[in-house]
Amino acid sequence: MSAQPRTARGVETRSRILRAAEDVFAELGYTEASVSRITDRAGVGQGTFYLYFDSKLDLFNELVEDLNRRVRHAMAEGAASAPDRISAEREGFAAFFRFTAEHPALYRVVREAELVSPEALRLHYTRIVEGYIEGLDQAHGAGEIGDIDTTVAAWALMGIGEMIGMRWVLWGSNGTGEGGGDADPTASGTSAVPEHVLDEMMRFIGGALGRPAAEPTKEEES
Amino acid sequence: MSAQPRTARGVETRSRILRAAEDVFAELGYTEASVSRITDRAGVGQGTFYLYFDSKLDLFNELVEDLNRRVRHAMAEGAASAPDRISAEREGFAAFFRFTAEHPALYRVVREAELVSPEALRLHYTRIVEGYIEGLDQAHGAGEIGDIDTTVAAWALMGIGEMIGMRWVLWGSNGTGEGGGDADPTASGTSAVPEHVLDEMMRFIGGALGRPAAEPTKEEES
Amino acid sequence: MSAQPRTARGVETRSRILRAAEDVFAELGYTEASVSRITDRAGVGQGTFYLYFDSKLDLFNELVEDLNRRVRHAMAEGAASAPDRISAEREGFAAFFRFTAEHPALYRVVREAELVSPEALRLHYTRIVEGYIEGLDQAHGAGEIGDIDTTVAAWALMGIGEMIGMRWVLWGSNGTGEGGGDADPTASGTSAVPEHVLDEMMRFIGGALGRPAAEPTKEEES
Amino acid sequence: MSAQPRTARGVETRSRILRAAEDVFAELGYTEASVSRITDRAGVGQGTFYLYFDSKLDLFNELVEDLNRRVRHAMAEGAASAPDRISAEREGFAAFFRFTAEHPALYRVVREAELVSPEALRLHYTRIVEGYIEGLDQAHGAGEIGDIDTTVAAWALMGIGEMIGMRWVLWGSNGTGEGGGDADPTASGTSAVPEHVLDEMMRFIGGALGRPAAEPTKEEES
DNA sequence: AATGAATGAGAGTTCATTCAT
DNA sequence: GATGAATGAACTCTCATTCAT
Repeated sequence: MSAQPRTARGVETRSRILRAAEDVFAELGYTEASVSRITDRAGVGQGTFYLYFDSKLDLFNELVEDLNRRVRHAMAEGAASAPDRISAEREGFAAFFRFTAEHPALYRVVREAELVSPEALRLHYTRIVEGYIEGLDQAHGAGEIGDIDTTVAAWALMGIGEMIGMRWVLWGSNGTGEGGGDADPTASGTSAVPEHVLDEMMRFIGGALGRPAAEPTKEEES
Repeated sequence: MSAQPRTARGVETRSRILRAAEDVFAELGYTEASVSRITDRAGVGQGTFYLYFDSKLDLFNELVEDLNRRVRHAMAEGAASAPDRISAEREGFAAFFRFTAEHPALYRVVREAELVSPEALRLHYTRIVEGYIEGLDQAHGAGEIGDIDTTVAAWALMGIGEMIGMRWVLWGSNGTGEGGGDADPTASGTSAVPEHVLDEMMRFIGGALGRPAAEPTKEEES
Repeated sequence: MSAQPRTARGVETRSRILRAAEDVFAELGYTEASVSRITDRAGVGQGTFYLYFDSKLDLFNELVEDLNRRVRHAMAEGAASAPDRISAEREGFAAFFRFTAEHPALYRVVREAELVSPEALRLHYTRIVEGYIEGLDQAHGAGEIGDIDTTVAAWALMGIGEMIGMRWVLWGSNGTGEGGGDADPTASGTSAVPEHVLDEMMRFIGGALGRPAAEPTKEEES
Repeated sequence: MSAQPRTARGVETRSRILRAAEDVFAELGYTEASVSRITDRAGVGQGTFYLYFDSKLDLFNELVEDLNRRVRHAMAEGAASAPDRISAEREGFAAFFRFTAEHPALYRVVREAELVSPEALRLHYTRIVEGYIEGLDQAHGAGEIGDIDTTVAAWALMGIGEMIGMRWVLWGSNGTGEGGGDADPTASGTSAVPEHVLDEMMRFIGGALGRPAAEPTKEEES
């Protein structure tokens, strides 16, 4: 029933709907976000929606896929220029937090996906984790990190990022969820979480991943 | 409008509704779970619901509170007899995973809370994290762990538990969400995640928390 | 989802909806008859409809069944006091035409059933035909009619009744479908079709069913 | 708004739409058959439809007219070579049943016409009946049939044909509507209803129409 | 001639909640 | 204490039709 647009006008209309949907889903979540609210925001008729999407769920899945692609792109870009794995991890997280701050939809939409489209949720997390695993395997091969199970570690990293992101990005620095007048959290080059939180988080992760040769918390200490 | 029951019969009716609600919310999520489905499952009339709860949301909040109380109780009990912090952490997580396996509602309900009742969600996580912080602070005071920011670490632990729980408890060992014929995951004394995952996860956490002197749980000791 | 009413008030409401539905279906047909129009006419809220019927189709099927029961009852009653099969046939048809005149829904609803609920349609015709067959078999056994295939004859009678009814009852005496100011067609004891049409129709049928003793078409002929 | 095509290409397009419409109406009925489904099946754009038809109803009326023309042509052709009225009747019915078997649209579309376009329905039946009347009048003049009211008889014949056709052609030999693996019902020269049903039906009609002297079609003749 | 884009009205259906009994 | 009846707003989705290209 739905179809790809075949004219430039159609392409424009379809993307207007997608952009409106991202906003509305982020604000209201899947259930509360009605098709009519989306089309209102997009400035198109209600019937137009069904020209390009089979259903509200169809649009939702597409949106999750899209966000996933974009957040992974942002993370990869952030990590690209890092000299070693630990820096790469740090820059990847910083990029993730910035993306979250700019696109709160990521959180809202993905978390609700659990109920709406479990498969979409699984794909989202799995794809990100696969990126972590790859990076960790390389780092391990290069002797940058300890002898760990990279799969378990990758899921742990995923969880850390999600929870720290919820606590300090979504809820704001004071943890009340009421925003907090932070300095612009989206400024590129900085992180959307307070610097010291990122520092501590990376210290936590650094310890977790282990150091290959001389482990400073151990023998060298004292 | 709602009221506490005044008779034994009322107490029974109210708790029948609560138990039914846990099942129905876990199965369908907040939005899809209709009041009539809950009262049907509870075996009471639709009007009876409003004798004990102001609204569907009221019931939801109460349910989240209740689950939070129970999961913290289970974790505390699991950790109670541990000789040191790292063991306590391990037993706490194991208890958390068992609780999750037995009450999938914890995941479903809590994750949806983000959209339905953000305050309930914040309270839920914050309370668990406070328990972590307390434990970490004590451990730090006792010289069991390194010199870390216990708040950041606590949120990281929260995230690790949530994500590992989703991946290995909810989705099953194969990560497909289709169950996998695992041995009874609720058997007390064991964990609901594969033993080696729990091992690796604790190694990860052990490294993260840092060890001031030597690591007492492994072979290098003595 | 739908349920039988459990109180007197519910019984009354449900039957109000049924009566309204018969009117509205007769006027507009299945497709044009919206649930909201039915509930408006019944003077109940739209949601009330779904307390007693699963769907519009559910109601439709129930209505066809009900009409079928009533028309067969009317026909049987009409034919009951007839001295022989041919008179019984005549009185049965007369009753059928009166019923049609009083309940145009019979026609409208049943003819649309072909598309909406084919099974309902089949049941409707089959049940009426079964009554014909039974009567014809008895008449044959009693030597009142000729040696015919009663099944084929019964379906033929069904068709004759339906078509004559459409032409002279529904469309009126002038066949324009615009009514015709006929004398009250529902007066009991009379037929809803002009007397001479009924006469001719019965002469047609009488010839068709054959005469038992001196049957001119076969052996006894010259 | 609609117009007759002015080019060969237009003629082809218009007839593509008509053929598609016959299929779709036959399958789904008037209401369920959407214009877009018809244009999809025809392989033309949605807007093209309105180049040749004013509205969906306009197309429907045209289709009924067309089917009516074709079925009457088929019946007249079937009856053309018959030596007497009764044979003509038989061959006409046989042709009617074959047409019905080949074009189920006749039934579906015409029966729904009652609600969609009553005038179209009336015209359809009336035209066929006029053919019957003409034939019966001639036969009566020729002394082939008894002294009957040919108008009433014609409507009765119409009803018989319709009902026998529904029962044995549309529903199949077993009357379940599920088809029944009959031998090809469209083979010309045979009837689409079982031979014995046609025989019995004609015996019924033969008796109904009355024979002035002796029955010329059977073995006692000559 | 042909068509894809666009639309708003309206469809059937669900549901949290109120109320009389 | 308990409950069935009732409701109207809101939902997702369909469709005949118009129009610019």
